[in-house]
Amino acid sequence: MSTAEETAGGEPQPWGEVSPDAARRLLVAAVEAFAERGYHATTTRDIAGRAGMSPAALYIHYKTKEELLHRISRIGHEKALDVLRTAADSEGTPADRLAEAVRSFVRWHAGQHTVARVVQYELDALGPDARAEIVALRRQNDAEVRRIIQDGVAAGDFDVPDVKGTTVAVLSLCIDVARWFNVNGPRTPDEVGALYADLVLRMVRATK
Amino acid sequence: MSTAEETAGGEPQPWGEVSPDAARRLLVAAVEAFAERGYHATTTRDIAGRAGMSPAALYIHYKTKEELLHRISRIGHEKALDVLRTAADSEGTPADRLAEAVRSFVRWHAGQHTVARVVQYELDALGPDARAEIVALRRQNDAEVRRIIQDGVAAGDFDVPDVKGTTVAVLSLCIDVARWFNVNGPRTPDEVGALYADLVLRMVRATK
DNA sequence: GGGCACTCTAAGCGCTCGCTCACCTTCGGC
DNA sequence: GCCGAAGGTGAGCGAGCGCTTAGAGTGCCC
Repeated sequence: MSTAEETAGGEPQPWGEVSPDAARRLLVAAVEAFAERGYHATTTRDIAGRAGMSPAALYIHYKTKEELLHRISRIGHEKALDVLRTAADSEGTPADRLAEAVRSFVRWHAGQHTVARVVQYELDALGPDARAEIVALRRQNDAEVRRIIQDGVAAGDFDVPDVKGTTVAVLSLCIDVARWFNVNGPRTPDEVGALYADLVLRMVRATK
Repeated sequence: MSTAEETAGGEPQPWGEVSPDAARRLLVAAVEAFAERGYHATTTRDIAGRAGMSPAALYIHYKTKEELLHRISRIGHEKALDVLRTAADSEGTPADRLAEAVRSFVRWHAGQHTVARVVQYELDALGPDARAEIVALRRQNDAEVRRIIQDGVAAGDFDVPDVKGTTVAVLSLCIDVARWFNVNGPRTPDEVGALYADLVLRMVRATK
């Protein structure tokens, strides 16, 4: 975590680590465009245009259009993993930790739904090597959630017949928020996070 | 429902209503290609090639590439809606009906995950009119699930503080199956359906 | 058995894509 | 005040895209 790159509210702009400034503007523009139209429907001219630059400028900072997607995917996944790990490693009962994990993970997928959309749904546009790297990060997400659920089962706090399947379902529920969440909709990221945390505690039948 | 277009197992090929034969082959080819690579990354040459025809043949049966997507989306959504309605209208307690709805809806999204993928994730590639039509179908899905949950609450069988939010979550959980389900994975569509039905009954705290 | 509707192909048009290249500007170091 | 590095631009290349067109093969009706 770096300095003051997150605000309390919804839309941080967590690209503080990307420099120089022009490279960051291009990255932010690419996130917007990819989220709106999808990777393949986005042109390099569109990205450069949104960043206020000529089409050729993109290639000073990135080798290819795919490299942009790769960078976005890695940074995005690392942020999400960070959020999840913080919750998983926190103090409290397994139920507290699971609720906090779901709450913050969902909040991220709702508040940062543009990034999340790109990260979760444009994976197939990456080449084999880049995809393998991202898939590995994704498995770490899975491991964090499974760890919490296993802790709960071991402590006798949860009633979960199928830990692996339930882990997949919990993550699935959270990730799909990026697909349907709408900024102009009736719910804030915080509200969705609270609702989903409750639902997940029901799924594992948390008793304390 | 028409005659014998579904088998008991996993992969029906529910395109019996599409004719002539060449048009159906093109549609099936398009579903495969869109599911694998996405709409924008799929070329009309690829679709025609998979159907064993020349690139130009496509335009005898469909006006544009987008019309293919539109047709696939509508038929796919109608099938899914049909599955859901059958369960929602069945006999039994709200818990029975909800479990059956989730079980069959999930089974469809897993077994037909190529169609489901196209239907759920390529919506944005449609023009405004076609998209509006599909969105309307989607809202009917929502209404079916909400109806069951409301019935359960009214009967005192479910404990659900937020019916709208829970409805979204249940559908979200089911739909996301299309994203992660893998035919070569360890679970069959039936198994995932059973697991998810149980998880959803927990989410609504069904008491009978 | 001639005419016609239907289905399909080979060739290719016009366009836009990702990306490159030659050149221009700005700026810190000496 | 000159110089090289770094960051930018305008023009455009080669390729592949969605889609069209002219014409050939095939079967059905009269």
